[in-house]
Amino acid sequence: MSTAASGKSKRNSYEDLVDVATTLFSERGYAGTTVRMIADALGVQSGSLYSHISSKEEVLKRIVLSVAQEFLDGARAATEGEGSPEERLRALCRNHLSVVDRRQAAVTVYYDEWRKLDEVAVAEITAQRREYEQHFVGVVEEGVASGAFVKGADVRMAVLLVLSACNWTYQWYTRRGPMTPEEISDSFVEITLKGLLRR
Amino acid sequence: MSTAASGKSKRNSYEDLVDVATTLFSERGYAGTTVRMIADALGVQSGSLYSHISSKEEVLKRIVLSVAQEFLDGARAATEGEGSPEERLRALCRNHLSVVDRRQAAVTVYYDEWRKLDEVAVAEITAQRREYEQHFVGVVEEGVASGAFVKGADVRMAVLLVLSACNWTYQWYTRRGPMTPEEISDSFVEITLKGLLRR
DNA sequence: CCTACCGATCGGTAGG
DNA sequence: CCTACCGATCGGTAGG
Repeated sequence: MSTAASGKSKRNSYEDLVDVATTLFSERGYAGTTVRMIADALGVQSGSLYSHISSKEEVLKRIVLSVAQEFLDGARAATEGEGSPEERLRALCRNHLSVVDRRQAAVTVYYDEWRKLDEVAVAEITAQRREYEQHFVGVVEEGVASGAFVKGADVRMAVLLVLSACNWTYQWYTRRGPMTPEEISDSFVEITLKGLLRR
Repeated sequence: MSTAASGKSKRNSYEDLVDVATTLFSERGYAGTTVRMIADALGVQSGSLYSHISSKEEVLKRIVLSVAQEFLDGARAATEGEGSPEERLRALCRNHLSVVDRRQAAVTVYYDEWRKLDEVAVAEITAQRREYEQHFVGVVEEGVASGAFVKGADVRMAVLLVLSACNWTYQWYTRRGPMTPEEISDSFVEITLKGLLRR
């Protein structure tokens, strides 16, 4: 968003800096991106960045934590309302694809680089990922308990199947594709459920 | 495999070097691993590596191409025999999990770093990935054509679901887990098929 | 495989 | 935000 991603730009805010870093990190990796590349893309000298940031790693942390928070906030919203297990599972997957769609570059950085943060941040992200997965597990267990899903279904594996498909979308999803984020997530849920729904 | 991964070791072959680099690349990323780290792990000076290799990138290329080849060889073997579409799909997924199991660190390097190779290598890997996916698509299309799988099934999405789950396993699979590679892949196929099989 | 070293570049700082 | 620069480290080489 915001201003240019190459050549020179005018007003440079912290947000512009994070946007540019997000694009570069997603394309070249965190370790493969230098602070000079970020400065070049903003049209400033590399030393000038340090009036906005204290370190390169701080920028990575900001990107990763914001994505993790966005995934989690959406998952909480998807499961807190009423609705059948089937509807909630659909909402969870729709949220996931929505985040991937809206924040594609940041999501790539999140998946590829979160393990490279310091151990405090890694512990925080790990806890958030666990809660995120638990929203899926809870919904499927509910469906099994209510009798809507087949008894004896391997809940963990069913969740792993649909959640893996969601997690993997950042590798191939593009807005120029033939399907909308909703169509993709609904399709994943439908195929998974036809194996889980009692018949 | 081979010799030590830390401290000093004795005989150092090209294989040892690649093994050590594979472990380090998988843990710290390619750009985050220095040739001195590789040399330290082998117990030699960094300059000494260059009697075995011509560049750091050559080592990455070797790792990535060998994994891509192993995935593809297994997929060809899984689809060339007789067997129903269901059996072949199971064989494809079993092969995938088998490679992840046997070559875990190398597989991690493959997924995380293949895009960082030069464009010739990226083109080669892209073609191999396309063929790999086509083995899955072919098997599912066969199942739909023969009437074993539901008509009107979205073949692309069903393949994407099960293949994404396979692709994602490198992120969480460990030998210390409760399930074998066969159990995991069979479970993925079963859940996917119960949504595809005519009933 | 070692010693010794190279030019380039890294993230980051000082002082305007 | 710039100029000027820092110590450290990078991948790689020469010549044993």
